[in-house]
Amino acid sequence: MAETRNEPVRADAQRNREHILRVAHDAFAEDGATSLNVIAKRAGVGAGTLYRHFPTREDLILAVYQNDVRRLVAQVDDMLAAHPPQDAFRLWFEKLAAYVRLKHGLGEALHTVAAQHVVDNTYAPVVGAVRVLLDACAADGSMRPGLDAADVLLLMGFLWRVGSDEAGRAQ
Amino acid sequence: MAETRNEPVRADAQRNREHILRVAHDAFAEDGATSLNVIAKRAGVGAGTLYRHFPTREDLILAVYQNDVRRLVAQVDDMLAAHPPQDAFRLWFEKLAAYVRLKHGLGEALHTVAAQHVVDNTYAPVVGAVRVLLDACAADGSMRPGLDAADVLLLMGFLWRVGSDEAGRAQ
DNA sequence: GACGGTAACGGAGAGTTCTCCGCTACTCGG
DNA sequence: CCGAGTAGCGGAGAACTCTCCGTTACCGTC
Repeated sequence: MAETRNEPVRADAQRNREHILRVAHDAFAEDGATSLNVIAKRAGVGAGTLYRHFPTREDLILAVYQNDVRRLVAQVDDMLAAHPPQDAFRLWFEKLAAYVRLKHGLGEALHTVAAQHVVDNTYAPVVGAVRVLLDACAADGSMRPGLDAADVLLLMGFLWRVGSDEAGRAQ
Repeated sequence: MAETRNEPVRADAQRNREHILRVAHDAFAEDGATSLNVIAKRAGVGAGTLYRHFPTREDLILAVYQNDVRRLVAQVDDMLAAHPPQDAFRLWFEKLAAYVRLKHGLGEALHTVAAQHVVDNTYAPVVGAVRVLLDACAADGSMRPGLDAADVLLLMGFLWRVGSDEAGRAQ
């Protein structure tokens, strides 16, 4: 499988890229229609720099999204290290839920072909993360084994749509 | 089946819409990146009018495309009325080929989710048109029956990509 | 045919996108 | 450490998008 991550060669470029991503994340959380010039200014870089890293608005939005998902997935291990499996599971899902809620703010832009592609690329890692959590719970006896990670995600998606009152009970 | 065409109530609105569509067709054929202001000006309407009819650039492009396909399909009957079936077949495919060549100029924009939807809606009529032509040829004995319209389109698509030298022979 | 209500128009202008190119500063070889 | 070469930066400004609202002219009614 080809490596999709091609880090910029120069350190400053790398730094800028990440900083823009962070700023854009916050800006979009506040207002999904924040202008790119404003984001560049807030990030303390010129418009040109922003556009070099992210040629279109959508590129930026998708990069933010991708980055967020990666961070989220990476947190699974930390969670498992710091808490008993079942707590880790609940805590992680709270984070995921919080993110999905936020994403709705900036998510109107996730309806293009390119976005679909990124979402597809992004789904597998999330399923993997859920599987790790489920396995840990199963090994620990706090949850019965044999649950499918994809099914759990599907179910969570459904519950979020229904409303959060009943989520606790189902758990 | 629901009627998708909802004509504007007022005559001037209707006229403007169609005129914009015609102008846009030409403008995009020349340069797929023509600005909407320029198109509005060329069409002799204000920018507001253009945006009322086609809220986004993509809406306009897709409307132009849809309109072209409709015109193309509508020509099948004329062709069959004016020429023997096999000539009609060839002539129509030349028109289709010419259009596909042109479309390549403005077609970079046909890669979004909405576009996919329109293209899907658009494909069936074209297949229908091909079927009418094939049936006419078969009835007339100039071509053996039993060819599937969708297959023919697929084949034509393939031939265009390969190059036009060999197209005649295959026919 | 002319009148009132309203759908639709026009186009100025505020705000945004995105490019271009002179300048800065990172990296690497010596 | 230093200096040459180049990747990457900044931001002014040209071009574009899109909205807003006063004006126009269509349509139905009498």
